Amino acid sequence: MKISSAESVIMEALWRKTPLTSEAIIAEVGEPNGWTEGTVKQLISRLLKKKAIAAQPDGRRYLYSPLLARRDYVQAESQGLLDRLFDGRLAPLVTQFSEGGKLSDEDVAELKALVERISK
Amino acid sequence: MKISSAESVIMEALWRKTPLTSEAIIAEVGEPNGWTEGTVKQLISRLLKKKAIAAQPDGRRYLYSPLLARRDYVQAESQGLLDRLFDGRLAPLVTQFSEGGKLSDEDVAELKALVERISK
DNA sequence: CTCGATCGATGACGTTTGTCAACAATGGCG
DNA sequence: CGCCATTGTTGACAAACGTCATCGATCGAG
Repeated sequence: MKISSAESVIMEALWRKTPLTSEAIIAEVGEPNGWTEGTVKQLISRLLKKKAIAAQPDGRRYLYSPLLARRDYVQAESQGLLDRLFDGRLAPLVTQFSEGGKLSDEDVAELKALVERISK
Repeated sequence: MKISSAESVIMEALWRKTPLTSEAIIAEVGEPNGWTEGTVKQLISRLLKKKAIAAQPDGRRYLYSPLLARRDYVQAESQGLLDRLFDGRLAPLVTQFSEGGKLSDEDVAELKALVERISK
């Protein structure tokens, strides 16, 4: 099942720290996003329905944990973008940022080191 | 205005070849996506409303052209993904693909050459 | 035991998206 | 000149999304 943009904010909170109660999630993402308690609860419910997170009983409340690994999510999202926009190739994406002047010197240095290491 | 996933297929067709009549667009994207003529027409209308494309009269029909440059679209989408998932940094994205075993030798070679050139 | 606070479940509602079909205008063919 | 085909405009409708409030169960305090 597909995870929506608002839902992914909840996922990110759970990936940062797991498990969390709904109260903690609300505290974590409510304020920054201007969401009421009801909104966050609804997002949690939808994530449960989508089997993206699990709820384990803890007294009278639940502790929520991700069922979907962040790595897998990120991998799928990235691959999707690459396929849709760059014909599945990574180099053109890097070129895009480079030409857009979006690469800091540090970015370039990091990339350089990274590529060196990979190609060893 | 945001361009939806289905709409972007129309955009891609127009970026490939511009301008196109609706008939040509339908021929281009209808079949591969299993869309009827009505569906494609609706997508064209919405893109017009979103000012993502323009229509110039040509006899009794229109010729459609993108108003949004592919480069800008791709840049925005890529930046968005990077910000959302990689804290705005490019190197971690490359790492992600590398660790996922998603990089072919050719990819690595390309990247290497690219980084060399950029860092000169 | 009773009452109030808390928590999850659910209903609600407007907007966007995906998908089509129906209709109206219009131009060309016979 | 009248009819048909083509093209754009609109209406439709279900599903997903963003957002929020209400309701019912339940647990703990008094």
